[in-house]
Amino acid sequence: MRVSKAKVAEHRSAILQTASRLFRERGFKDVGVAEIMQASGLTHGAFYGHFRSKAELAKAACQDACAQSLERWEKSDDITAILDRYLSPAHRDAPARGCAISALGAEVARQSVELQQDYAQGLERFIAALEGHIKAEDADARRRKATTLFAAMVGAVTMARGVASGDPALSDAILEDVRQQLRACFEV
Amino acid sequence: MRVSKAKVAEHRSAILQTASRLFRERGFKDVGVAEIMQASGLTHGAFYGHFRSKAELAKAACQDACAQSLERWEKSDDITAILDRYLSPAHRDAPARGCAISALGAEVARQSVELQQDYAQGLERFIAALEGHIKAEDADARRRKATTLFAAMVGAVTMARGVASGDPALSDAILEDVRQQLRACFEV
DNA sequence: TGTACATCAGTGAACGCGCGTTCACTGATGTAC
DNA sequence: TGTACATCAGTGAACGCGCGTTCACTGATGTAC
Repeated sequence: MRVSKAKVAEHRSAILQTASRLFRERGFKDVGVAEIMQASGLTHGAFYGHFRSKAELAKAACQDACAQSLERWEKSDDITAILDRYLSPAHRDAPARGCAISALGAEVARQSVELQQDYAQGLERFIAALEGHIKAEDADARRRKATTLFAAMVGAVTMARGVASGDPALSDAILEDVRQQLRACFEV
Repeated sequence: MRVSKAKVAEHRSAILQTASRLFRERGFKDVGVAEIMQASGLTHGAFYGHFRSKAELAKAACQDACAQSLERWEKSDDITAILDRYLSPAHRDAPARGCAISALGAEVARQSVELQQDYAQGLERFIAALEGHIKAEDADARRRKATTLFAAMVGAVTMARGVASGDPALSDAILEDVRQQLRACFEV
């Protein structure tokens, strides 16, 4: 049955947020349209009233996930806090609410060019956010340091998640080692 | 029809190598049993004569992929060469023959504990291989540096692959920035 | 403000398709004599 | 060394299942009078 315009907007937003969460948690391929709709409190037939295809939702959800994880970075003016939070067991264990770059990384490479462009824009903003906190001579050096810092953070979380169930001690050690080393290397 | 024992071993090896290649290229979920068998020159019904399930193949292929990418590292005694090769556009564009850690990273987190344990073992050997090349005071510091170095390499390749089609210039810049910075940071 | 009706968001069954897995069958291999 | 037959790797059709997507239908919303 028809619902009010306010409800329609609410529903679209619910689908987007559910997708943004589930895709980060389990990847695009592992989460179906039916599951997203059920978790959003709707039947799966209603999906195509909001999005043209699952691929279009993936693109929108990727943007949303990037924006959401960026928000906390851009609000914080303490790079040490960012680093500690990013390289924490809590972040490792909660990809659904965590950084979109590390959660979606590998799978994005096999998605549409349009989605990759959104992902690239998000990535640039993450690096830019770090750049602001880095004290270095010229702009090139700042950029290089920020990119490397972020690469190490993304790599560490990816690896820590990959071995979280198989070798929890190694998983913790990776996060802690990289956290300490990055603090030392980048004097933050 | 029945085939010779030599052929059976050949077939099993072909399936394993094909899977090791395809899984790194497109992930576990995106590659089907039928496709692997066809690429191995067999019909898909024969698969279950060699492996009990797709999950068992995934585990074996993960081991194989780790071993294969490790081989080149352990042979090389020049860490600069390892770094340059890892952070090259060629490695980014050929995940099928590249490092298993970065290629399978995100998806491994959702696989069986057994597979994660194999992955963790591979990961340890990658870090150990780097450790040998790092000059530092105590063993803890060497370990910390090696882990961080590898995390940055894995993160850089993951991000570079994620934006390869969406923003090729950014993709190249990530690899080059991280390559230069790691050389500087870790004095290699 | 109240009524009559066109609009359209949501429902739920159905579609074709590809997946992992199973199985009756085939025929070359390898063994027993 | 040669023959007869049991073994078993590979074939290809079939299984149930879940996927993304479509669609006829329902009934509340929002509009025209």
